[in-house]
Amino acid sequence: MNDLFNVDGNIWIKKDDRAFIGRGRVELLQNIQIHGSITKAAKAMKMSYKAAWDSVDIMNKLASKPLVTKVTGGKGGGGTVITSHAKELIQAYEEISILHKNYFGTLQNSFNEQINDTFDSEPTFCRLQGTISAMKNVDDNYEVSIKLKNGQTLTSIENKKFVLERNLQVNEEVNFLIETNNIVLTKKNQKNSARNKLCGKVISIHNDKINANITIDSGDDDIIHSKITSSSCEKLELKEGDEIYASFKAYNIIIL
Amino acid sequence: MNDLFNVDGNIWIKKDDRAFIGRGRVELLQNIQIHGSITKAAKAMKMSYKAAWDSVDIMNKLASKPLVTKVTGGKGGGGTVITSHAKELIQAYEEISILHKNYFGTLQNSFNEQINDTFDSEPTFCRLQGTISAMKNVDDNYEVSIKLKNGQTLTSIENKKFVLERNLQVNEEVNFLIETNNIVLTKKNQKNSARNKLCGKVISIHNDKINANITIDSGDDDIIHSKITSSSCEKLELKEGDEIYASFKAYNIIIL
DNA sequence: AAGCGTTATATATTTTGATATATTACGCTT
DNA sequence: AAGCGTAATATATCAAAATATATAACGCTT
Repeated sequence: MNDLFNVDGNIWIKKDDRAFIGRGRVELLQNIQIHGSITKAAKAMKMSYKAAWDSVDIMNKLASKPLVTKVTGGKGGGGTVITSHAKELIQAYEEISILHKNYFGTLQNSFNEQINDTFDSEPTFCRLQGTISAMKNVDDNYEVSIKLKNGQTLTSIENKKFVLERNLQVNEEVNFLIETNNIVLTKKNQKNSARNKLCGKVISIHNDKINANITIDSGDDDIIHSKITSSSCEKLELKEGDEIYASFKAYNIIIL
Repeated sequence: MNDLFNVDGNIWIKKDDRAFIGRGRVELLQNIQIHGSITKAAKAMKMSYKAAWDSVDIMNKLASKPLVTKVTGGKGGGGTVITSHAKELIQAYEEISILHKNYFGTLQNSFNEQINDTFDSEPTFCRLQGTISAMKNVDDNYEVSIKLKNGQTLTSIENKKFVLERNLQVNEEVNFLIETNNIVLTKKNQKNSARNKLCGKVISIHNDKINANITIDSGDDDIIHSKITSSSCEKLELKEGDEIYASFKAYNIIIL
């Protein structure tokens, strides 16, 4: 029996380590844009005037460029208008908000797969293990070499901050993930810009008429999964037993 | 002048549309595992006993398998032990939590790039525009064809739920994103499992000794960026003006 | 000069959430 | 049978957050 879990979450932007904008404040700014005043915006979203005023005040004090221009008194008693900078912030927030929500699908699949081993979807991530054989610091990045049991070595580019916080060390055994839809397959050993290429044998093909999940054995229990479209599967004329090359970028290795 | 914004966020798991586990409850379960009782776990994390008991009660009532086994009275007055199912849930939560946090880096770069056009990093996403030329529903997915201004057509696999909520329509103009590190480059038109392949000319190479950002013009203002390692850049012997093929999977197109 | 709808600010009240306190039940130990 | 530390439950208290209320200042309109 399968439990279905859903992933939900929030996202917000900080500046100088303090909360700057989140969903609520973006909505407030949007309402100010529509209604032309803090009072009306607060009413429209059933927020108290004080809360709205305080929010605007915090944002304005935190931002290096003003987000609103306020007029007290005058025609109609005054009003508040958001600046073009505020519009840019709203747009950027909305975009990362979509990306964030979109990513929940990936996380949700991964979670459900782990809890229900009978879950009927194909794996979202390849789960691999290896030993760090070298680490080279260049500016803000580390080039980390990971040696698999099967002898092949992979390269991952990691953020310096992550390497230090995680305290990665040479000879450490690490678990890492690669998203199955970041793995590109080729039948021949072709030159491409992906930093890593593993050679293996196709051991299973699950083709459901639109997506195909290819499972590859690259030796010593190092199993690679790749999610490709059915049309790509046919284009490559993949068959079980085929020799295959799995390419993926150094940026797509996620060390746990 | 550059403002530096940070992205922060939360994530939690829902079941039957109700909050099931989040960071706090995971920590509570971990403390119960360590200390052997709700009382001690609550004290250890400075939580009131009632709050801890209520949390455990909610989780247990929501889960289909018990998360804890509780003993009242007996040796030492009883105690509480977490089940193996709870341990699985904790592990799965920790993993998606790492993935989630990891993704913030991408979102943060994208946000900062958009707000500060003088931001010194290379683009995280390619921003493209096209017109939906066809949509084909297969089971839970839609195969969406997007025609670019330059005449080339791309294919995106989208979730059915997304297509309906977003109300995507044929002939609609859409903006979409592709992560620059999901774009693989080849010098020749080689067969691979990536559903999409755009042909273009290399118009710039920014190589900073570990990462290289390749900008490609595929015609009519359709600009593609690809982030590759410097070593891959050298392996491919890329030069400005080269004809180049940019491959990416149908799963890596994010429609806004 | 009076009226208006707004920003701006302070204070009072309400609501909410969390914590603290108290009590009972439990079953083993001594 | 008394003692123990726990779970289980209810009630009381406290703290924080949000809202409501009140008041002044502002500058245009009439």
